[in-house]
Amino acid sequence: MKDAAPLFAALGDATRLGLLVALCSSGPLTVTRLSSKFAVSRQALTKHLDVLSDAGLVRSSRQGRERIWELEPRRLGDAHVYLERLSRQWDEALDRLKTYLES
Amino acid sequence: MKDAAPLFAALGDATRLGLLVALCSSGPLTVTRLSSKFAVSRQALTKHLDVLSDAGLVRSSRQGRERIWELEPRRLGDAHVYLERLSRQWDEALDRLKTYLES
DNA sequence: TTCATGGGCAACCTCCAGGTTACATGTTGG
DNA sequence: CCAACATGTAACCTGGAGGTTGCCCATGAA
Repeated sequence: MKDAAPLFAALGDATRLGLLVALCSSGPLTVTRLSSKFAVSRQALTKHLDVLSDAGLVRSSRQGRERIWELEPRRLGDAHVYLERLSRQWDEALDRLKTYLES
Repeated sequence: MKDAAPLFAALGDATRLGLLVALCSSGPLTVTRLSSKFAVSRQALTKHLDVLSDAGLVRSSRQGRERIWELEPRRLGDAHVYLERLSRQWDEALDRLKTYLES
């Protein structure tokens, strides 16, 4: 469960969420292409993409002199599992609270 | 959607996740009680609880000389909505990718 | 070959998260 | 009233996140 923290941390930045959304809507893109949609520099975006990559949310591959960034499908399932587990735990806590209040 | 970033950021710390889990399993607790389960100081935990509180994930109330911390149920739903929305967006991206690969 | 372009690399800056220690405040029980 | 205990407050430290600029390297096109 502790593995979830870096994943959430990667999601906990507006710019990185924006990158994910951009890759969702526009498909695989180049850093330079992406940087035209954001206010920060290309290098800053590269750092953010590295963070997302370390979290396994994104993947990159070289094609000629370009580097293509895309969403990492397999990791998305893992993230979903974490999210489901956490919310289920919360639901159980709510159930316990409800039971407690009704007793 | 940009509102989701602070929420994920609040979740993006192992200690804070631990606090949430502890409050899930043990119910409402005092900072001092909680601090017996963690390696860090009481003041550090207070800061983490403040972060969780700012994110709306946790709520506190004074009872005499003690302050009781508990999960905030209403905000949990909001978090779930964000998570669902994000994963749905991802699923749609996967569908588009799948469609693209099959075409 | 040459040059324009995409990207990596490195140095640097600033700010704040996360942690500590020390001390002040408030409340409860005897 | 006073001692003990839970908490609030403040000052401080350190590392790293997030950003910038400048420069170098590789590659593709003319």
